[in-house]
Amino acid sequence: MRNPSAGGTKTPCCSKVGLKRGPWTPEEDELLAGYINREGEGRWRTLPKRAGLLRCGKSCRLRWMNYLRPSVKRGQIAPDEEDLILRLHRLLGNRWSLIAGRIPGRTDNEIKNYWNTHLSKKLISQGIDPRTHKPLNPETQNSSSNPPSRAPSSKPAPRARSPNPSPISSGLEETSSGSPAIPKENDQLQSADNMEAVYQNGTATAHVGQTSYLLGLRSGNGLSTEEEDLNCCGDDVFSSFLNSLINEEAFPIQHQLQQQAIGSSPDSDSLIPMAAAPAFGIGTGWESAIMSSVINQDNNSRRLNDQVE
DNA sequence: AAGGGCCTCAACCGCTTGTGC
DNA sequence: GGCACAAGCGGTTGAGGCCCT
Repeated sequence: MRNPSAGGTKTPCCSKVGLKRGPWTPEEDELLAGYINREGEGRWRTLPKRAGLLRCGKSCRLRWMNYLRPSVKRGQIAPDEEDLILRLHRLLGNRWSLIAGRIPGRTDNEIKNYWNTHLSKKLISQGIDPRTHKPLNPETQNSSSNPPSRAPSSKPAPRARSPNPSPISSGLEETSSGSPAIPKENDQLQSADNMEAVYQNGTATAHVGQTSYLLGLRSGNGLSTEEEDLNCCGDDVFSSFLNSLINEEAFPIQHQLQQQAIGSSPDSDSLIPMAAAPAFGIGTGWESAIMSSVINQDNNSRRLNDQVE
């Protein structure tokens, strides 16, 4: 763990002197869990004092969220969870909290760690760039598939922070700052000759050839009412949409060859016809619209959850 | 057995976002 | 609109354990 004395030039998250840092003791865990079980989460800044802990609120929140919360699932990541992480990461990039939100019992920190220590290496060994999910080109593949013993593979290279520091996948339109392009009002996202997504009046519509698909996306400012939320972009619709995206046929990099070999057939349940999936060229502006949908849905769900609580 | 290198993951930091005044 | 505060997020660090020689 971090050395409590290793402050360097950085200022600690809580400037108060005398607060404990470093690993949590079982006694501290008990105090924190007991307090939250009695009083509930929230008001983290004042929680340590009320709970009798010599920790900063941030530290308490992190400990609860990542370790003590009853819903946190401990133990090995199952193969199906790993597969889901891979798919979601391809879709969302380093949006760890969004990814964690779709994997019950797993925390963003856990998924982030698992990605950095296991999955990124695994992809590299398979010749796939973990940042873009694209095949590594031969030159880099030679050097990356046998990464030097440690640092570059286990730890991502430091880089400047940006509001949306996602490495997002193959060919996704990015802003000049490196952020994925989130669709704006009246944006038209053209990804292939017969594919187009139009973002208008807070709603995204996909046109695949002659067919249109209402995606029910809404602008980042969200919804006026819960009803509107549920009607326009209900969880069922969203889940079905997201599931169709997570569906393996929508991932040409990992599955296109396989699909070409066995022949893909249209899937009427999917919002994206399977035959059209490769034409999407996942990683176009299309994916931005998808991501925007995921983010909005996540925010909306959280808001609804808050209201319920 | 000893020591060095590597790996894992809990915890921290700084920044962004949301909210209330 | 501007400010302050709280909460959330992603990147990074480093202690401790494991593995290899």
